[in-house]
Amino acid sequence: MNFTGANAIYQQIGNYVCENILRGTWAEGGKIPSIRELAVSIEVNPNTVLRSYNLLKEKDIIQDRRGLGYFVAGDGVEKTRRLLTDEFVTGELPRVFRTMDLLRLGIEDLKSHYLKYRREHQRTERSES
Amino acid sequence: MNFTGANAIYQQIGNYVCENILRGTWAEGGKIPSIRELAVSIEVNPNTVLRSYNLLKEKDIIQDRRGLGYFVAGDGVEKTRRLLTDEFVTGELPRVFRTMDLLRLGIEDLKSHYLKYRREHQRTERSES
DNA sequence: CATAGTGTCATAATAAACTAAGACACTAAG
DNA sequence: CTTAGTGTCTTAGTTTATTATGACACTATG
Repeated sequence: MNFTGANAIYQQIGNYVCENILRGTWAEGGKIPSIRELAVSIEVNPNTVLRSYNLLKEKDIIQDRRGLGYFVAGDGVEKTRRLLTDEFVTGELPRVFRTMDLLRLGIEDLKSHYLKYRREHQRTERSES
Repeated sequence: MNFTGANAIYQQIGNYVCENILRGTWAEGGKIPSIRELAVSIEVNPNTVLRSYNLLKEKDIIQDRRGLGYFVAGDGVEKTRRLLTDEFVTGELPRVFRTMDLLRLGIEDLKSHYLKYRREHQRTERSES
């Protein structure tokens, strides 16, 4: 985990979990790291991880079974994809376009930066297609 | 001012100032609202505005004249444009592209959302071209 | 010189995020 | 039953951003 300092840690942990679900690293219905386990591995207080997990539990992305741990929901991938896509399209993209407007950048600039990024980064594999 | 709660207020004030400079609302070399004045108008503590102004002063975007107030630097527009463009291209865009990757969105999706945004929003006028 | 408007600084108080430490209840496995 | 690994909760302390006040120095204006 690389914490940015820009956002709250519990939110960044939430993103970390969502990424692992979307990438298929953590399978649907499968167990995810326990609160204490994750807290130790990313050097953070268990209470902070608990807060992140609670957030995702409310959104039905993960479920808890007392005494056992947390598990990815059966439809966790779809739930996560829907949620993040919605946040991205209605929240982040408009802000990006607004900044582009302010800086006088057009779709061509955006595209060239994207292509440059594509050249320099491998697309991650997905467990199932 | 619409504060997001996501970022710190003093950063949002900084963005607000940069926007007014880039849009030409506040001319190069011209006076900008005094600390107390801006603090009252956006209902924020003067110390918070001071912090924002200090940040922009360090970046040579604005200058202070004791007893008179703050003024946009002579090359304020260029300085601001360079700074924000750099932050956008090296900081924000890579994060956006990474999220797109995660959500399996391509350049076509990006373009269509951009065009939709363009249809719904007027590009702001600039004082000088 | 007096005044009003400016930037600057110092101190204290508040709120939110995070940390620290420990206690309790639940579950599976020996 | 005992144990180890879980989630949950409480209380207290720390850090950072922000607010609240007030004071001081500077500048233009009358």
